[in-house]
Amino acid sequence: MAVTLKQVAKRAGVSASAVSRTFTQGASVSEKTRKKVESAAAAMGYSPNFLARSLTTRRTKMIGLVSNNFHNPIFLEVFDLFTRGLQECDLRPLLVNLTDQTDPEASVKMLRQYSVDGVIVASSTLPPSFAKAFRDSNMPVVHAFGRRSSNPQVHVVGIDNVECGRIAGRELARRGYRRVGFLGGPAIATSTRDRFDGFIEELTNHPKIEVSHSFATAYSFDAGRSEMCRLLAQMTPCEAYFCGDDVLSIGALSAISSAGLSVPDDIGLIGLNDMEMAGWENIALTTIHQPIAKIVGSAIELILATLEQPDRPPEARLFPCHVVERNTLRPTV
Amino acid sequence: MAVTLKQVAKRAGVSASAVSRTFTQGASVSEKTRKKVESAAAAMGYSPNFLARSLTTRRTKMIGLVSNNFHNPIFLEVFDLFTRGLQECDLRPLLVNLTDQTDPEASVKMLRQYSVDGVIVASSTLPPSFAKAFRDSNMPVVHAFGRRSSNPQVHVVGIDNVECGRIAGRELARRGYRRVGFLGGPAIATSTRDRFDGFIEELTNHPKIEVSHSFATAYSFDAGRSEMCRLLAQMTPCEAYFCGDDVLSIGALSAISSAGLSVPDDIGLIGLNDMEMAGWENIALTTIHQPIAKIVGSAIELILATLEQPDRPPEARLFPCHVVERNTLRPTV
DNA sequence: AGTCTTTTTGCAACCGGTTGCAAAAACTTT
DNA sequence: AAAGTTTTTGCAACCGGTTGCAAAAAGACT
Repeated sequence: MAVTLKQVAKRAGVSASAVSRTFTQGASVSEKTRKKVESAAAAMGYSPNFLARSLTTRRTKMIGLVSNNFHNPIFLEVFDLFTRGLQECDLRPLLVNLTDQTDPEASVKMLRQYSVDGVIVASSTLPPSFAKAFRDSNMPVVHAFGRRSSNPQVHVVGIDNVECGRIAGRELARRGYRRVGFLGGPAIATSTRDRFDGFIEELTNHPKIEVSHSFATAYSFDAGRSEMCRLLAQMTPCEAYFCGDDVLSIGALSAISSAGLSVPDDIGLIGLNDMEMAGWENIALTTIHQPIAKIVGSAIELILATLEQPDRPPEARLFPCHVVERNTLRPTV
Repeated sequence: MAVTLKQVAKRAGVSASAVSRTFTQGASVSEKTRKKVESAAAAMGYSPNFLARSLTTRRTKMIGLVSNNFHNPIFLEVFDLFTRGLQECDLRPLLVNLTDQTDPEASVKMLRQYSVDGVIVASSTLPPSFAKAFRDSNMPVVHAFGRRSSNPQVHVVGIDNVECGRIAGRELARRGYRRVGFLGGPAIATSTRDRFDGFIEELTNHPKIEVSHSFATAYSFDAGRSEMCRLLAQMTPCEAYFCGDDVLSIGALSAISSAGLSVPDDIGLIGLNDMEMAGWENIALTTIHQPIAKIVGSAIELILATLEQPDRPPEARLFPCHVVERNTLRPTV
């Protein structure tokens, strides 16, 4: 159906190699034959078949983009940044949605069968072992929003979740809250655990502060809302909560206002991410900013570098985060 | 690097064809050789290279998923549904983010070079001509969330935007509003125009009602917010607005409450989409429900059918929408 | 014009598979 | 056991390209 190299060669009156070389960067073709080939190709609407080419070049310029976060609005931004960034580098994302039903092993096999040049795992909930499975299959891999491990096996780009926990703890302490809570995402998620650990650690420096914790079932509005409803129904809710993610905070916010309470007068909230919505005037969430664009940019940079140099030793790049003050924590005392 | 068919053949002591046939549905291999091949393959960790295979079968099982809506949260849900749905049909989405910078023609060429089996255009703002460019390159294509055309050239799945405009107009009239406005998305978007047309058409049946209109620069929170700010600064804002999309409504909501006005007491709002967020308690937007899952499911069904039967005549599938009442319109008088 | 370099070119093998075809092997039947 | 039928198998060509290599062409220099 499509025009092939041979047809162009015939029409241009040259060999197949000549045509191939015309479309290959830095190959040796005289100006004269290049012209002949180009006009023939243009006339016939020819462009080389990337997949056939990949067979010999061993480069498909496809990158597997694997994620299981299709319910957190921040990931729309993440996908936007990844797809744009990859396109700019002349790479194409083959998107894999890792649901609970899909077998992680199958996705490794699948991406190998499609000969992707590399894999980006974009997830804050998957364990480091998942990314490693790609590495074991000899594919360059970067785990974006992943956890830094003590002996790193794969590239990790993200934030220091433990430090974020500390920042949150410090912020609540600074504002004089005496009874604080951690409202985390799924308890199995690595990011949840780390944020929790940092939060607790920081607050051991403030023995007067009473700390409690609980976990939502997912990183989603509904999960945050229902968990906060549960907490409010208890005897003594905390004075302030650190929510493991903005989307949980917003759910919690909704629960609080439904209960007739007000933020920050009755209850304080601090989130994590600084998603677009956190800045909306009717939400105005005080939160810890996570530099999404930097993380994505750095992940792409790293995958690119690893394509060039496959044996590059695994690297962890963690970006600093900071508090963005809006209206959900009471002023410093 | 990876194990090839030939290596397996050698180890199993059979011809290459035997190996190939073992991995091909419905090919003729005896139970005995199949066993031999399978154990050799398992031992070596072999699985066939899809791209090499595609060269002869002319099927890559890749589908181009093209969109330019990476800022409307509803599209996260759309991508979730598309990726899951395609995966279930053993298809893989090659994601293309069509930004203002990228040349639409280039994306057609690119997807052709990657020999995708078909293309799904998921966009409410792209013109029908865009989808047609794929058709002209002989690829099966479905335009999801697209506009039905008088002489259809490609499959279209979505909603009847004109009818949605009418529904909105009818709803506002029914509630006794006398001065109503249309706050649309980008004026060039086909969906905006259609919703506008239906709205106006319906309200000509109610000559007493005064109608005005304006357009936001994008389908985004910020655009909705700033447009509503502008409207509120005018002499006489309307009593109620039909916003061309929920995300605009939520932006407008924020502008209204910042101005110290209340919804629905001072100003009424009705949106379109019924995105997850519209149901959040602190938003509770009255809106027109768009059946996303049905649209996506139907789009996949249609692309699948067209893969089987490439000359299938173009079809338009439009799903009915209905009002979901929450708290942003005053009660019926 | 003749020789030496450098550039350009086509041949042929290869990338990793699939598939039509005819021969070989395995069953049936008489 | 021979003949007929069906199933299984390997050969070889092909899918649409790339690339090492040696020969041909072009250019540089006496």
